[in-house]
Amino acid sequence: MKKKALLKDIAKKVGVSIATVSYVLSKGKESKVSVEMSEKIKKVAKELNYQPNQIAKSLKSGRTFTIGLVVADISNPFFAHIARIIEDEAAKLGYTLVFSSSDERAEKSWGLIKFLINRQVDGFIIVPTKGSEDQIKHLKEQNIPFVLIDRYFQEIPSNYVVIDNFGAAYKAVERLIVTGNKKIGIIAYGNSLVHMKGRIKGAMAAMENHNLKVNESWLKEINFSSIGEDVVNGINGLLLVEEPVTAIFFASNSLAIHGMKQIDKLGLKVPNDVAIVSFDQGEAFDFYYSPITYIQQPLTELGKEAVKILVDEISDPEIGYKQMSLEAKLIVRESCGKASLR
Amino acid sequence: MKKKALLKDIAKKVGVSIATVSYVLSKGKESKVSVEMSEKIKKVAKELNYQPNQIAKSLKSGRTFTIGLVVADISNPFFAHIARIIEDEAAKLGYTLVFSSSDERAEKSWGLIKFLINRQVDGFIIVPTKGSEDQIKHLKEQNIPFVLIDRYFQEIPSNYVVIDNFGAAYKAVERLIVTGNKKIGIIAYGNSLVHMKGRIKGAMAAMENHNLKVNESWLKEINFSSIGEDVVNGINGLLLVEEPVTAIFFASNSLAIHGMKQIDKLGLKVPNDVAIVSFDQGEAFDFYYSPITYIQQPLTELGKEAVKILVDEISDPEIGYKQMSLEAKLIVRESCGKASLR
DNA sequence: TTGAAAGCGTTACCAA
DNA sequence: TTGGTAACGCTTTCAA
Repeated sequence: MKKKALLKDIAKKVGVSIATVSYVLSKGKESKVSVEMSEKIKKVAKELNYQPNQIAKSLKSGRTFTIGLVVADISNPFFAHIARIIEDEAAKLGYTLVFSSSDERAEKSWGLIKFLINRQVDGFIIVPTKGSEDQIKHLKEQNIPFVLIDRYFQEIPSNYVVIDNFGAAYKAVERLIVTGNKKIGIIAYGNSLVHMKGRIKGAMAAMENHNLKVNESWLKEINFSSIGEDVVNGINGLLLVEEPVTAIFFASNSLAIHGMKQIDKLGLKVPNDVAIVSFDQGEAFDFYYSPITYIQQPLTELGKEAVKILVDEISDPEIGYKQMSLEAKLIVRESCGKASLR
Repeated sequence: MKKKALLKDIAKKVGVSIATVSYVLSKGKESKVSVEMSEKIKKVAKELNYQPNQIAKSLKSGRTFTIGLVVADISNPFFAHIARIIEDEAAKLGYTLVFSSSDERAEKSWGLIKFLINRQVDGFIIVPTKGSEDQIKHLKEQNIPFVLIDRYFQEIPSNYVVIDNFGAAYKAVERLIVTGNKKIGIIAYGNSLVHMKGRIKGAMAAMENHNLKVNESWLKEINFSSIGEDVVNGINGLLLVEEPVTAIFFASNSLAIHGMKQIDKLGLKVPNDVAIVSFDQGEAFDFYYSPITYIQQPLTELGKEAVKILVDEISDPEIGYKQMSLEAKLIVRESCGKASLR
């Protein structure tokens, strides 16, 4: 095994001091080292296949060029997609990503964040879970740069990049109304996070503004940890009752997937028995016999902006918070039924 | 902003040396520091919210407790799923994951690996791309522990965890034969990686052993970078010809997704016009009007074993290579047609 | 039982 | 233009 080459080794071989080698290799043209010396050093560095030890650099500089990414679950296509965009964007700026999945659990998220702080990440991009307010406050107190994505806490000023969930849900449900539905169920996660609240409020606002009855029992709130059961019960509660709904708005991809399976199981047909609109993309949406109408989030923009804001703050801690709310698009397909012209 | 607490700060506050504090905090019970002293130090450490600087520890110890994960594309559900399993497993053992996507490009993979080596990762878990043999050899020369997953290089002894691709593909195609298909097309990536070769060979072996004609032109090799076009052409070349095939074996999830879209576009029906079997799971497979029969890879086992082998080698560099080939399961559903009893 | 000091691989200040 | 050396925060050997 060839031992790893150090500055010391190069210095010895060339016959100069470590400092000189460091100058040449880290400053490039800027250094005041003579050209011949520079060339010689670079040549030897290449010969020995010198690779600087980033850990040592980091200890010295206090910067690791590492970003901690905390998402709910990297295996969820929505987050995997975002992760990929963030990865590419971060790489362009010389940053590496360390990632972890919080499973929407505050304790787990807290453990991960502490862990990554010890690892001296330069900043975080976080999909905050319910109940993680203290963690976010802690980051602020410690002056560790971070950007929240997908959700944020209204009462905690911070950087964030989210989408206009209210507006998107409004559009989605309005579509269901235009196609003639008067009784519309909502299946959403039952947590108190703004993004979900926004979607629920947007959906309800659409109904109210179109003078539809808003029945409390048509809102089914699902627990992330028991999604399977809960959605089945929710769907049954909406469709297998005295006065069933004629359409359902799913507030997320995974909710829709579970919901569609149950609708299939009940032998109901989309969109005639029940119309559907969902949030987020999904491979399955394209292949469903009645392609699903959905809200398409601008993930690329979201990821890019998040990285940009984070890196800007890392470079200039005094820069001040930035908030962005991006518009989402409604992709209309068959599952919501046809608009009736009356 | 509270400044970060260091060992020095604790030492000063308690009135002892840095060394003593280090003993107490890192050795726990093992240290020979008196109980009262220990208590006092721990108390102050908590007060000051001391968090050890892992970078400094790493520089000293030469270990970062970080694993570099290089996959083809983290946004691909197959890899995202594996990443999640590896993340959990690594976390249990105290390791963090740094990940990057190679896009199946050797140059990119090389850049990532060098980058991560500089970052002093303790080891790698890699999905090697075509043409990355030199990179793997380099890791061996540098004695950097690594485990290849999904694929490996036959001519380079190393750790790896893969599945029995030959056997899995054999089973898959045999199924198509049992359901009465005599002309079977193969859509696979056209690279020289063992996993793809294994799948193609397995598929062909099944045909040969059942005395079916194996037509060269029924094997369509797809370029990863032009998958969209290539699959369309491939499907057309199999189905819109003089003597069309009656069934298609897709060697990966993404190939199947593209293929299904084209089959739909041609107005053909699965499984009557064309039967389908694919590799890998996919949400879309469940929702296709004719649920797709597929090969289910044991991802959990694969991820867990990979981490285990890697961490074992990190702990004991002399341990020797380990190779694992796991069995995959064929999940039979409608897309392959019904077995005809003749 | 406690502490001084060397050292991990770099960088950068200050001198030469 | 070049080099000695302190410093980054921690661990660990050796001595007290």
